[in-house]
Amino acid sequence: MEHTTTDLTIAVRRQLVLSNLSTVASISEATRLSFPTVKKQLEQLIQAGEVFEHGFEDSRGGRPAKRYVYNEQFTHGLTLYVEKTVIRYRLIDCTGKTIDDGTQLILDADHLGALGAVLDRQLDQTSDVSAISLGVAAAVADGTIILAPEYPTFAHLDLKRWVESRTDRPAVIENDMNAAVYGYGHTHELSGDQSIVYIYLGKNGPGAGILINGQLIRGKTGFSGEISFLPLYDDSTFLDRITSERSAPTPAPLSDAALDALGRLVATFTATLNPHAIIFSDVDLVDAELEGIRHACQRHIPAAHTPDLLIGIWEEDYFAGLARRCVGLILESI
Amino acid sequence: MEHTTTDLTIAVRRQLVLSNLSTVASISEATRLSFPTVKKQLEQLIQAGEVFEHGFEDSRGGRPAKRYVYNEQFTHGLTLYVEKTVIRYRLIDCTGKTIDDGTQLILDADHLGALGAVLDRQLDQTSDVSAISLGVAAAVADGTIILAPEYPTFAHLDLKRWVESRTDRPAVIENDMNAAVYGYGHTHELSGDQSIVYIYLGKNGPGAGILINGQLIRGKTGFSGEISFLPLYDDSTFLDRITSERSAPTPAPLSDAALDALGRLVATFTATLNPHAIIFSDVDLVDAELEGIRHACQRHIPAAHTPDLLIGIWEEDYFAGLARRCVGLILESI
DNA sequence: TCGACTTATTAAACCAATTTAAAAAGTTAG
DNA sequence: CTAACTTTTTAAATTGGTTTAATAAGTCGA
Repeated sequence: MEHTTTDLTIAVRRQLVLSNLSTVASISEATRLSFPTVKKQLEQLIQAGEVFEHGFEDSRGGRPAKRYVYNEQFTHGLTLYVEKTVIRYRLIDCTGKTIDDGTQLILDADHLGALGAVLDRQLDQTSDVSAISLGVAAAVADGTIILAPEYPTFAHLDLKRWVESRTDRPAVIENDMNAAVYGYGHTHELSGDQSIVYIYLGKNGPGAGILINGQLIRGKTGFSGEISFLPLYDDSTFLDRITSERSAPTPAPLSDAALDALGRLVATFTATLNPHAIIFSDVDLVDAELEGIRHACQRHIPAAHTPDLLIGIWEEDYFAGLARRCVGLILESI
Repeated sequence: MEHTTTDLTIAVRRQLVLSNLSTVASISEATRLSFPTVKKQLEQLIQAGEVFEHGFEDSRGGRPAKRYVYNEQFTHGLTLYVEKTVIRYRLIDCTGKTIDDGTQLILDADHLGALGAVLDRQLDQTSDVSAISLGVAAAVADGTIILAPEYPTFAHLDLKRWVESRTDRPAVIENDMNAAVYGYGHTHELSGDQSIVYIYLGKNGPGAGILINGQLIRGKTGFSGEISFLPLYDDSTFLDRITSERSAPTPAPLSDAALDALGRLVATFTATLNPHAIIFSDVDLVDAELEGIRHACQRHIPAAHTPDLLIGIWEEDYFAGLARRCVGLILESI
């Protein structure tokens, strides 16, 4: 029996990996495929070594269901993100779990050289990497760097193709804010049509990632989430009010000016998108400061409409987003 | 042969009505169904009187394709919207074309009474109305009126159920801004993942409708698009700057203050959603004024990212959105 | 006007997933 | 400990769509 990768196989595989369902019945329900069909796909996957039988589910009054688990070691992925002076990377199994991590310093602002070095080294150490996801603090469109004040060597480069030809593996390039909000949204299992905004104040100007119905909002020119340009005051922008604040070493308690600016920022999103939650990063704020922001927001907007204000773990969310994208690539390319 | 309404029938019907495709080949391509399958469904629809054969397409070098058209008279729909002192309605055929229209004055702010009167009268005149769509300038969640400063008699009413039990037909209730942006988006054939914002300044406070990937953004509490609350200045909101303007009879040329406020509004959407286009209504602005707004926006945002600024015909867009929703209901209920 | 070419339609064979029914493997009440 | 009941799994039959191939109906150039 030939292993022909079909839509059905992919659908079943996605349920095993992404939703970690483990019984035929649950996968059958989730995919709206019939029991025999799912079973047949699983048999093929077991033949190929992609899936293992793994004991039984607890019985609920009748014959207990067999439990199937995806072989995490079947293949691997590499996720990385590039900052101003360092590249951080994590090797993941094909379900997204971290297996190994590390960093690589960037010398003389040669981001491209450093990236190439990490890729070569990691792929040499681990042979069965079948996809790569890369995060950058830059505007990206279709794998090409549109605007990169941080990395001169990346300017106007088709980074996706560069990585793919250097590594001979499929790659995805993602903006940092988009990766973070995508990661947060998917690790926190947003139900259906929720929308969230992830705000990172950062060292080099703030940005926001927007997730609606599980989909990233990229905008007409990749400019979405460039909140530093928001005209929130007569003569100054959001960036103006925040930077005068953030010159002091973080974490310093927020000044009234910064609190007011953040309140207006939340109000702005509420009066436009009315999102379910707005996530701030642990790098910028601590939990106790959220109450002040909420209060500042309510000077402009009735309390009933205020979104939930939450703290996200920046690095984890960033990597979670990259991992999810990477696993998606892996599942497509098997 | 029994006429069993299946997913296939629905898919084919949608292409005929919503995308007005007319040949088997084009429908087959759009639905990704095979030629024989589409053909079979069409035969059943012809049997049922829902579809007619209608001559041939112009040949493109070979045998010309038969043209199939949906029977517009197969059933009808009723669309209406309620304003402060008047209800406007349009009777439509099942492809959305207007067949008849009219208005009903509202006496003593008895919006509910007037609505009931129109419904009774119209359904009495036209027997084969199989769905109703209703637009209101109020916050709606799931057919229930959440907040209705305009219509005291609607407050907290499950208007969808009220209409359905009064008329014995399926109904959909939609917010005015949402209907307008939905109508604009679908009459102007937005390609794929475009996003647009429709802005209406109105007599009773401005509002915006947001359409992303063809989907309406409703928000956590139905508060999305309540742009009057935007904090665009040190001590005043968008509403403040606009109303001082709009006390004069419209259309008066825009003052510098209003221009500045509108420029900031566009900048705000650009720095968050970065939409492809922002639509203003013909009730509020004329085409020549858009240039001033664009200019005002570029005081805050680089020109490359500015969305297209366009004028929409408010009443037509509003009705187009209602018609589209109504046709959707009709197609579901056949 | 004929013949080569294009494109659309029809008919028949085929196949893949669903449905149905029977068997297997548990649990629980008496 | 057995009988009655649940729930999962397997096997067989059916269905409903696709694929393939043959046919029909046009265009265009010589």
